[in-house]
Amino acid sequence: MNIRTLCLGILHFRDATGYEINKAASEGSFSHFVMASYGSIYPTLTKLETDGLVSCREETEPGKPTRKVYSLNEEGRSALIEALSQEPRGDVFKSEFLFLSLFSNLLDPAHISSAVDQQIARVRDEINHLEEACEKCSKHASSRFAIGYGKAVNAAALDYLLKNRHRIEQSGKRNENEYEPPLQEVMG
Amino acid sequence: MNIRTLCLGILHFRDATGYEINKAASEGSFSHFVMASYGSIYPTLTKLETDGLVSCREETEPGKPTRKVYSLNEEGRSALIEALSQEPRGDVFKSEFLFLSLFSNLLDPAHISSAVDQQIARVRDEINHLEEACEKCSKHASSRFAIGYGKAVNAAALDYLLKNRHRIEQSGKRNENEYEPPLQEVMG
DNA sequence: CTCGTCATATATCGTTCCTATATATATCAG
DNA sequence: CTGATATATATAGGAACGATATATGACGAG
Repeated sequence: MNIRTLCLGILHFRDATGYEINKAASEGSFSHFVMASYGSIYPTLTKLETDGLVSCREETEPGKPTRKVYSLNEEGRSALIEALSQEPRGDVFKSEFLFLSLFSNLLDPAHISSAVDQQIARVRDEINHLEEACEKCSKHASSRFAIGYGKAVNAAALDYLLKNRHRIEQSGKRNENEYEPPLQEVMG
Repeated sequence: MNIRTLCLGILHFRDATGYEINKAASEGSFSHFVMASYGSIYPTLTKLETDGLVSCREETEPGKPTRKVYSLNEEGRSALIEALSQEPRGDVFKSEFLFLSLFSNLLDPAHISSAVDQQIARVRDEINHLEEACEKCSKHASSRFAIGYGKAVNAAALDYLLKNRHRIEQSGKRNENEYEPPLQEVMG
C-alpha cells in the first residue's frame, strides 16, 4: 500500500498536518500495520494537493511555525474508496531478529541472549501499546478488530519466545548445532 | 536489514546464483521474514564482488545461459558476522488487509468478506509452507526455531480471523458502526 | 508438431520510499 | 541557562521494489 492511500486514509478520520500523519503512522495505533516517514509524507501531501484530492489551510498562530492542515475533499474520499477496493496484497513481515537467529551458532551466545531479551521487550511494549490503544478506540469496531489482531499475534510471539528461546541459546550444547544444512533444506 | 547482509547470509549456507538467492528470499523458508527482489539482488552481488566479499565463477554449460555462481570468502564471512553483531532492529509488519479493515464501514460488505477469505487463505498457505519447510530443516535447530516462530504467529492470526471476522463483516448491523472516531482515539 | 506456458537465469529502468539531516520555536527539567 | 523534548516543515541522497526485457529448455495441450 502506498503512502498516498495511507495519507488519504488517515485524513478520512480527521484533518491533520504532515507531522500528525507521521505520528499516527509511527506511534499511533496505525503504527502496527503501516510504515511511513517524513521523506514520503510531505511530498505526498504536496502532490495530493496539486492533484486536488485534499485541501490545505495554513494556520498561523503568532510566535509559532505555520501549520499546514490538510483535509480530505469529496474527490479524495472517492480516491480512497477506489484504492481500498483493490484486492489487498499479502502482509509484509520482516524480522532482523529471526534472520539473526538462523546464525545463532556463528555468534556470541551473550549476543543471542541479549537479542532475545530485546525482542521480548519489544513484543511486550507492543502489547502494552495495543492495550492502551484498544481502550481509546472502544467505540470503533473496526479499530478494535485491527488492534485485536495485533494483540493476538504478539501474544503468540511472546509465548513462543519464552518457551523456545533455549533452542537458539543452546546453553553450552554447541555441538548439536554444528551440522550445517545444505541450502535445499533451508530453502524449502 | 539490507540486501547486502541478506546475500551474505544466504551465501553462508551455500554457493548460489542471483536467481537462487531470489528464490530463497521469496519462496524458501527465508521468505517468512525477509524481502528482496532482482532489482536489488543483482546490483548487490556485483558490488559484493568488487568489494571482495564474495567470489564469482561462471559455469557455462553448452546450450544454456551462463550461470554466475557466487561464494562467500573469508572476508565476506567476517562482514556477515560483523553485520549480525549489530543489535537487530524491531520487526516490520505491514498489512494492507488490516488497513482496509479500518474502513469496513465505507466499503461493500462483499468486498470485506472476500478480503477476509483471501487473508485466511494466505495465512493457511503460509502455515502449510512453514510445515513443509520444517520437515526439510529437521536437522537445523536455528531454522526450526525461526520456522516455529512463524507457525505460532500465523496460527494465532488464523484463529483470530476465524473467531472475529464477523466484527468487520457486521452482517447488516451497519448502524453500530456509524460512529466515526476522532483521530485521537485512533492514534493512541 | 507446434504453441503456449513455466522454470531457469541475468539485467536494468523508473519510481517509491526510507534515513538522516537541517531549520525553527516553545517548553520543561535540571 | 543549558540541554532535552515536542511541535512543525522540508529535502538530499541512497536503498530497494516492481515491472519488464532478454534468452533458452522442457513439457504438456491441442
